[in-house]
Amino acid sequence: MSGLDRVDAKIVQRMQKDGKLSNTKLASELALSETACWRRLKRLEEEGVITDYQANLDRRKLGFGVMAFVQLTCNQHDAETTERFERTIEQCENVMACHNTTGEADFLLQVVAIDLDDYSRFVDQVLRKLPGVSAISSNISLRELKSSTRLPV
Amino acid sequence: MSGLDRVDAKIVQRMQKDGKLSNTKLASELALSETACWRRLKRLEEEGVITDYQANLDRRKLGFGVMAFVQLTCNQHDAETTERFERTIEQCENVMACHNTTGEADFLLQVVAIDLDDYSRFVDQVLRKLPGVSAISSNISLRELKSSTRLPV
DNA sequence: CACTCATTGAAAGAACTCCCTCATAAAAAT
DNA sequence: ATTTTTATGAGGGAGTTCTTTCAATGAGTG
Repeated sequence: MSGLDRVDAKIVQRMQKDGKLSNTKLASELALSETACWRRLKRLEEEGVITDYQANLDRRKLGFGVMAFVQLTCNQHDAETTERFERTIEQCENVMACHNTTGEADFLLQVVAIDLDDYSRFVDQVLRKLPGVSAISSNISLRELKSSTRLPV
Repeated sequence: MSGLDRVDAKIVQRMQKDGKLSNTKLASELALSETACWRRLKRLEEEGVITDYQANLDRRKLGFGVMAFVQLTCNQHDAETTERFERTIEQCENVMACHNTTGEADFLLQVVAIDLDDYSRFVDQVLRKLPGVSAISSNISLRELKSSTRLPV
């Protein structure tokens, strides 16, 4: 960990678990003075170690019954095609994440949809129309054994 | 969306973007009274629509240079093997997410590691030793085109 | 030792937030 | 139309939090 000591690690660890934790409580948990804790926290935010705070939502309670991982293979790799591809992905709200990966396929997308109909429509109308895509392979999540966005600090 | 009106949607949308937003500010942004806003927020939390709050961290700044998606195929599906499998996954901090999926493989894991050495060690010492695993296919992220944990409310 | 540099701790006022109470208004139901 | 239910607004007190200032401690260096 680049330049982070034990105390910093505990701070980010703690804030990852409870983003609403006040500096006051955080300080007392770490047996640190309010001031020292506050400055560390601010530094971690300024340095970008802590990027932001967010509320986590229950996707099912919001009506997103489907979560899928899609592997895309491309056959065109020129600049323009790539750029159009990336722009579409960026704008598409259903796409939560998109990674350029090693392996058979070129991209792996994490996608949410209301239901299978909605998902199917998304694949047909968005993914199949993406420029340069030659293969699409869907892996729909049947069950989330584990799902967190917390790094093992 | 099950029982959420337009205002609720805006609340979760807003809190997803900024988990530290105070009720006071949220209310004034939505042109709502503090009281009404507060009660809605509490309700959303109680109903579990908002599950929790967290600080998001920059994985690279914490030294996690590798993020990979691993597909596992299993050949044993009896209760005991499954349970041991799930327990291991649950405890393993490197594994950020694990989904039982449709498609060729049975599981898709999202894994972080310090570097490729660390990742390789993880695959050999943890994944290969998992009970009933017959195939492992790694897809390492070369680039994150998009990475969010925000639902398109 | 004297010096710097970095980090910490205590204190305190201003600012802000939470959360409750009471009253009002709109909507739904009987 | 009357009652019941549900959501809203205004106000305000109690409590908490932020953020600054000033002093102290300790580590490392010449």
